[in-house]
Amino acid sequence: MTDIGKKKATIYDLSMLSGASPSTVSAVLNGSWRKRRIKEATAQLIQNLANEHGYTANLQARGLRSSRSGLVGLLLPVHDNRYFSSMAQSFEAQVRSRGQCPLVVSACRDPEEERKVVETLISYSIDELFIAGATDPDGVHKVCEKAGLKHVNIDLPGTLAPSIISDNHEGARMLTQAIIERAQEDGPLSPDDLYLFGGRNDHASHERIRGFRDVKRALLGADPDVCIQPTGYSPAMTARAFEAFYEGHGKLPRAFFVNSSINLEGLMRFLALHPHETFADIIVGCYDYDPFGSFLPFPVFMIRQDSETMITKGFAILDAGRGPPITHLVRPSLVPPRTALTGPLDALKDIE
Amino acid sequence: MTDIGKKKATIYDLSMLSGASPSTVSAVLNGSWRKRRIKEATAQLIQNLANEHGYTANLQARGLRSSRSGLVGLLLPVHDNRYFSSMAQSFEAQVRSRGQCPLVVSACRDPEEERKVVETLISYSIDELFIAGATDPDGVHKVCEKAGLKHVNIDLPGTLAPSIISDNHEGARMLTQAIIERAQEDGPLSPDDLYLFGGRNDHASHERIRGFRDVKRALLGADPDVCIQPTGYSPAMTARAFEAFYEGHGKLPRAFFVNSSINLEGLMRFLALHPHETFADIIVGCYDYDPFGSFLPFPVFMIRQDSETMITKGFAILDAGRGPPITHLVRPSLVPPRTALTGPLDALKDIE
DNA sequence: CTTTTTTGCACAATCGATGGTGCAATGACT
DNA sequence: AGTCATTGCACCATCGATTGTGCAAAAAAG
Repeated sequence: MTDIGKKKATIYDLSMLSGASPSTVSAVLNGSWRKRRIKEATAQLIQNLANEHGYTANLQARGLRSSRSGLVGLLLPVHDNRYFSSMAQSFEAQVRSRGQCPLVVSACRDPEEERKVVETLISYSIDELFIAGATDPDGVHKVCEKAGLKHVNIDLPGTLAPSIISDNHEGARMLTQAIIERAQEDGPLSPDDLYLFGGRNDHASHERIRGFRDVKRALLGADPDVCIQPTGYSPAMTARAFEAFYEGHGKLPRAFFVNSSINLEGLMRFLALHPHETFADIIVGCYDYDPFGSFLPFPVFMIRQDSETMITKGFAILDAGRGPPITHLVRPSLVPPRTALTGPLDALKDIE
Repeated sequence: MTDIGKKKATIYDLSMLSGASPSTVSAVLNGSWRKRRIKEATAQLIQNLANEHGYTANLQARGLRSSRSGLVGLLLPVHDNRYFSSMAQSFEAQVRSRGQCPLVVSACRDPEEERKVVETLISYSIDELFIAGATDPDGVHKVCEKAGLKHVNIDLPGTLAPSIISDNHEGARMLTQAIIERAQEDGPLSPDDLYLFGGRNDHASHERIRGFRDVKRALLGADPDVCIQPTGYSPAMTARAFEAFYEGHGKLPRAFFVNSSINLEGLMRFLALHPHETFADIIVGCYDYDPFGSFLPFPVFMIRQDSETMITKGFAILDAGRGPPITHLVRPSLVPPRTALTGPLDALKDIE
């Protein structure tokens, strides 16, 4: 704190001040001084000087030299969504607790952007990368491979690297069963009373649709193709699909499965344009949990994906070294309507 | 793409391959080659080689040498919240469009963590820092100052650096007025029918409380102190405040102002434990917008803070160089109940 | 055919930290 | 006292890029 406003102190400055050589200073400050047989007194002296001058290592220089940066990346499709933002929150916490620095970036579900972003991260010599919800995991894999960067896929699997994903099939089954049972409380449900909206041509959507159809056939005896509306992941497209249905039928389906909370935003857009009565008695299942979504004025069953466990497993796999490109499933949980779960926010201290 | 699996190509590799010197290669690849009077043909040759070998600059080395890293940081309290995650989303987009690399980190509203995180960012030689919702902006300022790092405060103001914040007073006035008017539709409203929950001892909370009280006094004639319940920012504490009120009164206030969407989560926790009837006719104002929160089964007026504009202004201030520590206000907007706004997600291309 | 100017590039120092190697001083031991 | 092991540290090359400087060769001027 002595030299306010000056540039940051370096090991060379401390070397001058202490009379020791730069390498000695370096060793003291990075903890390797015992191995290097530095006298305890020397180490003390240097450490005191370092504190006094507020020394902090230049991590770019360290990274350049040691080709390890201490950075761990998380590539997200988007931030602006409870599932991914809570994943980011858990990720940060875990990375920090390992003494590394988290780096969260989004790539907007654009395969090219995904590759570009990863190239950039690689240029900063990040040590490890979590690829979450990538549109093209294998494309990203190749980029990582070339640079020798350890990585895992989260949420959407690739074929070339280990993946940790939600058990989408099982989750979809639970969710479908829950909404069917609930809808049946209001009277018998016919197959075309139950729709699925959202998702597109990715693994998660396929599995969810498969789970949905399995359960629907088992419980309702059939699943006409028209009941599956994979509208992609945009709220706008999803809203349009609801609108189209409404135009055709004068109401929404009695019950439906929404592929993600982003798609559920599409439902909000639809609702904004229509009076209460239009949806007074719908039953909704949403594959994703959102604390406010759970309290909408109709029953919303949700699936909470366990991103915390996915991150934990991801680290386990990375730590274990280059494993086979196996896909690990993490079981999600069914959240009944009107449920407020605790989340990463609760770990915060809130003084006062 | 020729050398798969090898280490990354460097300017030295390309120097060998092209027969030019490393400095020439460097100049060509960083665009300064015209200034350095490199022949067009040489430049072409080197650029072709670079493409062929998938060269990308080692940004740590570049950063070390030039002491500029191309990194721009955003320090958030938390990710897991629509306001901050959408801020992160806008931030990323703007940073990218300026050819820099966004770096979003959260510090959990912990002053010490805030400083530590910023120290780390500084060690990576980030070029600029946006400090959003910091508990101790001036503490962070000092750390930045010492390192000569350009920075602005967003959302919560400091006294030492330029700040860009929501016009909390005005926002709170709009919101308070809206809920009062709406509540009065159901019959006359007495001062102790209107409460405020959430927030703590920070600038934003003060301003919001001030705005609330101003309007409340003007329209209802009084504002008993008991109607202000600054419960901090945790959902759990907020839930407890609702619970306490409920125990005392057997109902919730007819109308209330909730300080943030995080506090609104506290309301959800309360609701989860009580039957529908308990809140059949409440009117809520929430200082923050959440698309699902807007469709809860009672009227929720919300304030949407314009984080996009805040970021834009932040860059303008940083670009203008070291300005005075002025606080700039950005006007938020009132969002009526049952409104689904578009957001950064809509900028995504959704193929199909 | 000189002299001057311009063109095109190579050289080398530098950013801050790391880690292998070598060497003097000290202590232990015969 | 002489040999050997140990201690404690300095020296120096290195990571990959940037940049000021210098100097040939080519072109222009005289």
